Amino acid sequence: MRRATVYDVAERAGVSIATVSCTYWQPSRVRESTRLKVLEVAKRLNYIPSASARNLARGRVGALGLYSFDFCPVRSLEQGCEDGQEREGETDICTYPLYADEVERGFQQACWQMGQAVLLGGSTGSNPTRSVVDMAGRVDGLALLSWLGDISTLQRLATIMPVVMLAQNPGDLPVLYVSADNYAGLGELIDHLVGVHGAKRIEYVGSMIDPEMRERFHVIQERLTQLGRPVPLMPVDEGFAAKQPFQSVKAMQLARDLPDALVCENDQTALAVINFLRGLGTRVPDDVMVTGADGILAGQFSDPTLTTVQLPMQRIGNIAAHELARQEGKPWTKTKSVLVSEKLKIRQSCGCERPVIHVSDC
Amino acid sequence: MRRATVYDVAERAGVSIATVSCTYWQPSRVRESTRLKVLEVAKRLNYIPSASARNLARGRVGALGLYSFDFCPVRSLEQGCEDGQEREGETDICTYPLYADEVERGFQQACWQMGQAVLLGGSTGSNPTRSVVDMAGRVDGLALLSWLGDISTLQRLATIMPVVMLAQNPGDLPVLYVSADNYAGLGELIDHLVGVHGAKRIEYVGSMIDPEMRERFHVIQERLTQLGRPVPLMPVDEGFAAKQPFQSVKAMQLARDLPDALVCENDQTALAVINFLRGLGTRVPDDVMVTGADGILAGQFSDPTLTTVQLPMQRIGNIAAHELARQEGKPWTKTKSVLVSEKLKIRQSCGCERPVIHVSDC
DNA sequence: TCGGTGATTCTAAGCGCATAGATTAAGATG
DNA sequence: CATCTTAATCTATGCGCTTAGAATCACCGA
Repeated sequence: MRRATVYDVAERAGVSIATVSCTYWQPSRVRESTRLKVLEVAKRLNYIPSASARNLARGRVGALGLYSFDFCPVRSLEQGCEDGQEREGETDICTYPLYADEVERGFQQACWQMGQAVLLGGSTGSNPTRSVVDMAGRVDGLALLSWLGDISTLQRLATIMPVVMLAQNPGDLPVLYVSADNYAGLGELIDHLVGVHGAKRIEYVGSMIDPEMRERFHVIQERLTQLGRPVPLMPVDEGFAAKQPFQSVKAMQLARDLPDALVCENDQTALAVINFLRGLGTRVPDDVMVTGADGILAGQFSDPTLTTVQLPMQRIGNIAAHELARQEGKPWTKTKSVLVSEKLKIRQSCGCERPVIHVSDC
Repeated sequence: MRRATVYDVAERAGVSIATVSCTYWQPSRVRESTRLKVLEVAKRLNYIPSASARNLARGRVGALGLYSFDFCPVRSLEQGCEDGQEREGETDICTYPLYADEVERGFQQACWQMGQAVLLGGSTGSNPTRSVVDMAGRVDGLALLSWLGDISTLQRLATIMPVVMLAQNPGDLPVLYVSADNYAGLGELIDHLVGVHGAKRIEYVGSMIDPEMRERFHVIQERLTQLGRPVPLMPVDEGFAAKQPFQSVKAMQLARDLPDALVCENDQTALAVINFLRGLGTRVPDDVMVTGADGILAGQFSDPTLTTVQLPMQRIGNIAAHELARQEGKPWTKTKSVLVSEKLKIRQSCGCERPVIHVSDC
């Protein structure tokens, strides 16, 4: 049994398809009695308008897309459950929720509020270009969370529809850049470590591949320069994703030459470093301070709790959606940016007191 | 400047639109040289195929939808941030992530894996029927997490496309019901309370409005009957969402007549009860055992940690997506169901020992 | 050179809907 | 009753793409 279309409804209601269409989109143009008649028939025939047809005719889709790196397989593999099967032990708060999930939340919320549909996409591992292009065909605007594909694809997309890059510097692509103001947040963090805890030597742990991470490092260098403290020339180690992580940290630990503080590229790395050091018999913050960046949930519940710079990820997602909707399908013609401010979260891993947490305060 | 279409590409490449289309979908039918030519022109013109047009022509959309109740406004309001603005204090683990987020995760993962687009929707507050119908027009199949609208709408949808209801009993609608096996999980929980902790009197806290919650209560009654223990005839109180929650619990506490255990409809209620009792000077599990159901993340980090029955929500979302995809747009003709097994999580709130948790074990 | 045979390409017909503009109906006015 | 005005409805076209089947091409052996 075929799905009912406007034609079916029109025929049964004794009107033309134009009238049926108007019944939905310009009700004021059709007489009350016919309107009711049409609606009655539509309901009786289980008529559901085809969005594809509508969008095609209108030239607008009414949906926004969020493309984010596919963390799921990583998470799943780590936990030995390829097919989304349940984990054996407890949920690992270190891999979920992450900042990407917060962004998604804000994006989704904004879209719903504006009556836009939300399309979620991500690299299926094989071909990011293919999947992002497919997605682009389905939406009026696209937000990208961690684009690891080539720039030329973005260039193409940004030419024909509004694209926003989240927490990832777009260079000079004609897109909207929504991110956190690394300068203020990390600056505050360094001030805290130096001013309150008297840190003399501060080292950085993190990769220099990601431009965003690179920027973080540079901000730290800059601030330390301003404060007249020793400035690290390079990160001492890569992040938690390295094959053999933290070998330099280990060497320093063995040589009893740890710095006063290890500032990490993000929270996951910070938590991994803390754990790594614990394995070597070094305690945080007693022997060395460790800080992160992002503000993932795990940092509130780790031991020690994690001093970090919190990125307003939900807000970032929210802004992205609103700005995309405002463009109504029209691409930006030059680079624009919106920076939101970060917030310093002072917790235990820098040596400050444990804040009181009421988990049961629902 | 208009967006490029097949016509533009065809013209510039000196072929017909059919050849352009075949280049993408039946590459074997077009000669290598023309294929390359077409692709080159397409790239040069920034050609992105319109999904609307493709879907219309094909009669299939290539997207699956997940409709879930919109928790966001609730969460936001609770935290005083209407527009997704950042919270002042720490993230409240009791409102995020919840089971809905886990479902979403599993659903999304499965869709990406299958190359299906994911459409996320939810009640925008005003009109659930309108929003779910709009969504239905955009997808080949629909999963519903907490449908609070009317049944007749579902009836309509289920007639023309595959619909799955998640953790919500569909009655006799021709849909797929994917949920957890309350019998086994809650049964185990009761066995534990009675067998290990020697509980004599057990009361239930939760609403009877939601059929799923009602079922939970009945399962408990049944098990207690089997064990020959006193069977509660009614819940003593509604859940955490009530206006004046836990008044009966309060009365029992004042009368020094608390039961041995309070089994709650879900984790959020359990955590709220624990907190409520703490305010009255009653300690859990010393004075009374309290248990939950769902297995939200907060239960792992509360004090005491929460004994609960964990629903494999990610798995449920995953299954839903796979089953929907298998239908290829064809609705189910009668009620079907897939039940996955729950897992008892024994933690502190029933009096058992604290399990060791390694938050930093990333 | 000619018929035959795949390989390649094209023609043509929709898919279901929105909407501009034409047409008709229904009142209103003189 | 003729004319004008407004309300209601319809006709006709196109949105960008897929695909069945027709047409054409390239190349074979006889």
